[in-house]
Amino acid sequence: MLIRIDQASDEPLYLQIRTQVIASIARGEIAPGFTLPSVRALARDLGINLHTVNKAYAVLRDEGYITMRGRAGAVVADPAKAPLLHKRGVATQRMAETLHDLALAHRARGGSADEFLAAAQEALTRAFGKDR
Amino acid sequence: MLIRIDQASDEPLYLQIRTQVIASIARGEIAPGFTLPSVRALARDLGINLHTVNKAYAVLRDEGYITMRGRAGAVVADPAKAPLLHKRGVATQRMAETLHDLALAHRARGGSADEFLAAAQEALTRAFGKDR
DNA sequence: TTTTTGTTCTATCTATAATATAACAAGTAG
DNA sequence: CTACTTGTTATATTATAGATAGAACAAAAA
Repeated sequence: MLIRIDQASDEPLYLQIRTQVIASIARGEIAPGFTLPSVRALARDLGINLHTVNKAYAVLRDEGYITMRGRAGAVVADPAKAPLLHKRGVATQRMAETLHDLALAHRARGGSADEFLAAAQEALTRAFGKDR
Repeated sequence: MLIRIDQASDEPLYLQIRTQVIASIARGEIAPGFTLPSVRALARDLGINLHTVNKAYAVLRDEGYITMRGRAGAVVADPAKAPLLHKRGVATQRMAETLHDLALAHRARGGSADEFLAAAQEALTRAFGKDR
């Protein structure tokens, strides 16, 4: 699992880590049951503090993407075993809100509905691959 | 134009104002040429500081949603007259990135491509109305 | 037993957000 | 011209979030 952070970015480091871990799960680079690097190891590799990585892991845990197993470390969670948290959870609800805000902003810019749908489909293709 | 803010929200006040002004433009409640309330008047109505509203207006100006005309105040910009800023601008590019991140997170949660597309279409319908 | 794990605690520093007071140039209404 | 309102800028203060730092803990595994 490759994680790169940008110190100059205005996005907080722990959110950058969170986003990239989610992306790795989505792409299948790390499957359910896979053990993530320890907070200390990842912090050392990235050249940042232990607590910054720990915060990223805590957020991922609260959002249901990973589970903590003490000494065993952090492992990728199985979405099928936490359907309540994911299907009808806060994440799905926030996704709907974000999509709505994006559509409104696009329309305020003079954009059309078709353009927005095309942008969504392109993002979808990039995220899910050429298949479906 | 009705604007409501939530002091308890974790979202900054100036971003809440920004989002709601954009939403009002998108819904057609305020059309190009419409004069927004002055920063002092809106700050008084919302019970917040002058500078907080001023920051929201400055962001909206930088993003091309409104234009400043000195004494005349802040007026809603015409998207047709600033196509470079909107069509191929930073906003459109950030929208694509956000859509991509949303799609990746949805897939990491075990969601399907069809589900994401359906969510995007629902957000689109809510933003553009039953028409299109 | 020893080591490694996530977690918690306290502390410090920086940047952002919000407030407050004041002042400015510019345009407009009277 | 005069007086007022506009956005804008400057400075200052307070509060919160982000990041770092050092230390320590219980739990689990080698």
